[in-house]
Amino acid sequence: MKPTIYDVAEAAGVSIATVSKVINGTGRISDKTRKHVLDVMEELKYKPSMVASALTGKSTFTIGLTIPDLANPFFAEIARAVEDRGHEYGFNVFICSTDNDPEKEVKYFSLLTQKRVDGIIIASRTQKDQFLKRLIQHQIPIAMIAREMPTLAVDTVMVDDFLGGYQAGSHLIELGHRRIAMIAEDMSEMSSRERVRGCRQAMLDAKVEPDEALIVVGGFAVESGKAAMDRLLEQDHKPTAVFACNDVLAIGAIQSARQHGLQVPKELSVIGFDNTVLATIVDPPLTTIAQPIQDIGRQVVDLLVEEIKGEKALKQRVLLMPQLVVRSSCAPAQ
Amino acid sequence: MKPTIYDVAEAAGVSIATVSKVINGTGRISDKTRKHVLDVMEELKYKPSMVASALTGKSTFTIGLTIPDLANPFFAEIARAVEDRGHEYGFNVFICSTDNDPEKEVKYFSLLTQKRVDGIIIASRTQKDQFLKRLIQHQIPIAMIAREMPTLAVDTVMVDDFLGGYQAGSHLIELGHRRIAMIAEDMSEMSSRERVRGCRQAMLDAKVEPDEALIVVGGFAVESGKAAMDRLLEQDHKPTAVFACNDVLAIGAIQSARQHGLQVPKELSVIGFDNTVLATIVDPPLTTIAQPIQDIGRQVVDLLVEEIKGEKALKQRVLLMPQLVVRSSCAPAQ
DNA sequence: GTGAAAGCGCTAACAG
DNA sequence: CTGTTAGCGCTTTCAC
Repeated sequence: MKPTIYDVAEAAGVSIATVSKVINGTGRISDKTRKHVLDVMEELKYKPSMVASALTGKSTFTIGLTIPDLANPFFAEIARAVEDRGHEYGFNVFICSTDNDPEKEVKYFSLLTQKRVDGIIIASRTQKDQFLKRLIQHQIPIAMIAREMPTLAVDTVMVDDFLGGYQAGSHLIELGHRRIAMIAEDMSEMSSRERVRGCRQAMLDAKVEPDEALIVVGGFAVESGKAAMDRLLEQDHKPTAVFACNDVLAIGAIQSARQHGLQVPKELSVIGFDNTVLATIVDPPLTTIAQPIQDIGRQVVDLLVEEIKGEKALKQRVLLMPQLVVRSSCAPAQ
Repeated sequence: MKPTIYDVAEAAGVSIATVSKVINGTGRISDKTRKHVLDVMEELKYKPSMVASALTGKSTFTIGLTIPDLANPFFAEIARAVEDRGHEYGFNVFICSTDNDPEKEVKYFSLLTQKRVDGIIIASRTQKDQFLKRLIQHQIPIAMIAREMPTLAVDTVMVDDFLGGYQAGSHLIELGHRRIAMIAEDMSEMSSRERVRGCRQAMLDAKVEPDEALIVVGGFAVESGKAAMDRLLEQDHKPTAVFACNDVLAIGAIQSARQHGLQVPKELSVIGFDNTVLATIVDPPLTTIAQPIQDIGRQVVDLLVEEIKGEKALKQRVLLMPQLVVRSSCAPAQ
């Protein structure tokens, strides 16, 4: 059987209260007893049970992270960042892939609260405000990695999508492009709309007129990005550059271009968004707008931990800046 | 405050024992009281605390998974598979990225045991037998996703690396290749050696003599795969095909070939190992030996759960078969 | 400085 | 069928 606090108390010839105090550094204990108790703990290889201490009202040092899909590199990288930062604070993280299925999401939330996690980071996309509201009423600390402004007071970290789009557009324009296509993810999503809006604004600011026919919706899969690019390339007046709202779509666009006999970047410049590993893997290496994944992870965890510790009165909204990463998928317009 | 079993008991006008029984479906309760209690639970939105019930000796329904790095697509996919299967059994999983750093590994193991996880799945690589032994003595159920036979009795799932290498070699030979290069990960690792040995055996069986000069060590990064291929391509008598021991190395090889002005697959066939997302992303799409990631995840979880439930007397070793996935990175030898 | 004792929320005999 | 009661391993007053 695993040794308990009683075992070390007995072996050390003190009371369990004393042992508890040396474990937690609370109360006043003489250096002598402290050292002795520590020695005994070591000897018995005693590790306090966190479930028992959690029951006594302390925290579980556990947080939940809900994401759409861990197998998606973007979220895997987010998860890794959250894990690392959490670990620095002594937290373990339960990762929950919801596939954006509301049912799974509810089930996971229910499990997480039953396990008395200290807080939850929400990076999945389904969360209807309605549902979030219930969680908040449940008093459980929450922080979000969001793509749109929640209509609720929740700690949130977001990336400036408009700026990202603007950076992408500017870059293409500086390279001399005028006919710039855009592949959005899903126009019903604010975040995607913002990226497109940013790119378009960059064009307007440079006095180049966006062509509505060059703005299409692509979704989230390589295949759909490819299909979207196919449509773009079958038009009469082809674009010389395309801004894809995520790296996966950008990869689809490159594949499509290649199939149409177009060289990237010589005949078609492609710029993506996210800067996942994939961007470094494709050929040509993808110029893209980087999301500061490490920072996103750090910041949400920081927000959540402050919330957990109750050190914070007000909710915060952190807006992070995206950044252009130039690789080889964009070239000057011919 | 969150409602407790006492609140439910009181509101329902029964004892906590009765409530506990309806929660767990134990004992004999009249349908009438059961329904009534259930209603009250619903009304109070009561969810039993798993930490309390864990303290009472039942399990925590939590398992740990140690991997080298969650940001590595192969392990992210493994983690997702484990998560899904675990969830089917009602388990949540703590994911621990160790970076193959023994210190981190020890720290994570210590945390996991303090949190009283019901079991641990080890897919990280550092675990010295010495260390594993201690865990086993700790009585905590363990299952491994291994690359080599552990010298201990542990539930393990492995993939037949030799067969995988053989399949890769055979495929290349069937395409008419004779000068086949190999990029190993690390010759000190059994698994890598086995893949190379398998490929070589395929050659021997086909009466083609392997050229030792064409077998190099590449590591795990795209860059190192590229460097390895560079070396191969600077030889006098160049290979017409290369078997890379993982997809990342294969991608490096493709990049190198391209830089040397060689067309893949026309002038150089490349075959990888793992079949991660990356294989579908590269250009050309990578022909590779697929590891049955879903199955690996399912099987380890199954082994671990049996172990946890104590339904199993003997440890098991499950050997899964790899499978050739043909895409476009290999062509007939010219 | 140190210890006795009362819980935390739940389960599991054991009575009735 | 239902309730009483004794813990699970730890934290936390409150005495001494």
